[in-house]
Amino acid sequence: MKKKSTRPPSRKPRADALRNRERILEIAKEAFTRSGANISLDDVAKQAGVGAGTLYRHFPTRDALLEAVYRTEVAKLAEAERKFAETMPPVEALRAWMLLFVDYIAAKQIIAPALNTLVGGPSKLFESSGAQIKGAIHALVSRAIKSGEIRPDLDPLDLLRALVGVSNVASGPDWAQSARRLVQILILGSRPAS
Amino acid sequence: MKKKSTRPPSRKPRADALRNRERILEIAKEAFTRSGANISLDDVAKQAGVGAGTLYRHFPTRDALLEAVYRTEVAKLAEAERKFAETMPPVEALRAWMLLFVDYIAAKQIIAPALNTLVGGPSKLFESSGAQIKGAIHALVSRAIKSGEIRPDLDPLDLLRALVGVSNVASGPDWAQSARRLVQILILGSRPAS
DNA sequence: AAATAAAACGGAGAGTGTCTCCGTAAAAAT
DNA sequence: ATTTTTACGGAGACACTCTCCGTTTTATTT
Repeated sequence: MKKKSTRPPSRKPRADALRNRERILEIAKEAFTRSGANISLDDVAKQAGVGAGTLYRHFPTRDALLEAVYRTEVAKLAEAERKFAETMPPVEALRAWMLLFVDYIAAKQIIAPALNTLVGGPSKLFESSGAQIKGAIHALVSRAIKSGEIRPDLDPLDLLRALVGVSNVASGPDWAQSARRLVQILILGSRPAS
Repeated sequence: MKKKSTRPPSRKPRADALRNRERILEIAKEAFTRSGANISLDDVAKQAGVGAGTLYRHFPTRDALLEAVYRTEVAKLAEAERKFAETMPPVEALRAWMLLFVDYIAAKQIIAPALNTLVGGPSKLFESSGAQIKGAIHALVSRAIKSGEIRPDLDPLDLLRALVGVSNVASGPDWAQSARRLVQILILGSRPAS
């Protein structure tokens, strides 16, 4: 038997399909970053040189496209978690990651609305990305709890929620400052009762 | 001279105009609360029994309508601030108001996106409402600072930003719990350095 | 109580975005 | 080379936004 283990023979995926998919992602990322999440998808399709049908076949909903676009960004966040955890003391790692998170999200206004459904809503979108992010902050918080510098009953998701909030609002002139201050407040507020 | 002091005579406002305005607000509030901020405005007009033109004449943009709808809610928040400040110790007043805020906003998913532009964006919408809210939290924080239970360099707007975040995310099954925990964290994190 | 003027109405319709359907074209398998 | 499977793409049905302007209603004047 020469075919791979995975069930039915299933032929080789078409080359143009893959090309189109990549091209759409590329254009979409650019457009999202430039003009926010409400751009016209038909426009994106046009710019990518494909028909609307093609776009919608690859990404049935706007959210699906958003998630696909930001999958790599999410991956980077997850990776940063590992690096910080290795090279910094627990609380500092947590702080650094939180700041990075805000930075990342704020830099691209885009994701915020979508992120809401991630941390909160019953929506099943962002399943995998969500898991990665949740995993990262969970790990960081766990470590900080073990070190005794964070209250043991802290729910990591609470922090995440607050961060999403900060990011959502990240636009005013001093958002960077504000974000820094808020992260500080959150960390201080998460220490064990004195 | 029989005319009022305010400049040009200006005739009495038309009765139907006022009636329509009220009716639109009523329907819009209901619709927003039921289905979020993205409902069709033409539908609202239809339900209110007026033409689209009428709706848009009264409220040129979606945001204008949103603000008008929630002006009263905002007023209630401002009022609550006064009551809490009179009847509770500083920090408790602050906590109570923060929880009320989350509650209010979360109960109507609606405002959240609009609120973002309030706390953050350069948008000039929500001018008056924004001022009221900012005034309220400013007063509460000031009092708590004077009492020595809150760090003097705390920016009230930072708290507000975090609250908006929490509200944005308020949807999961345990949002009420989460909100409570977060408010607690924020307050703890805002105490003077030990 | 008309007549007049001002203000508001309302809905048709132009412009734009979403998303589907299906005849056509391209790629893989044979 | 032929067949079969997969994907393409854009026309078009539907929805929403917002404006324009002829008509109607209301307030004022006589």
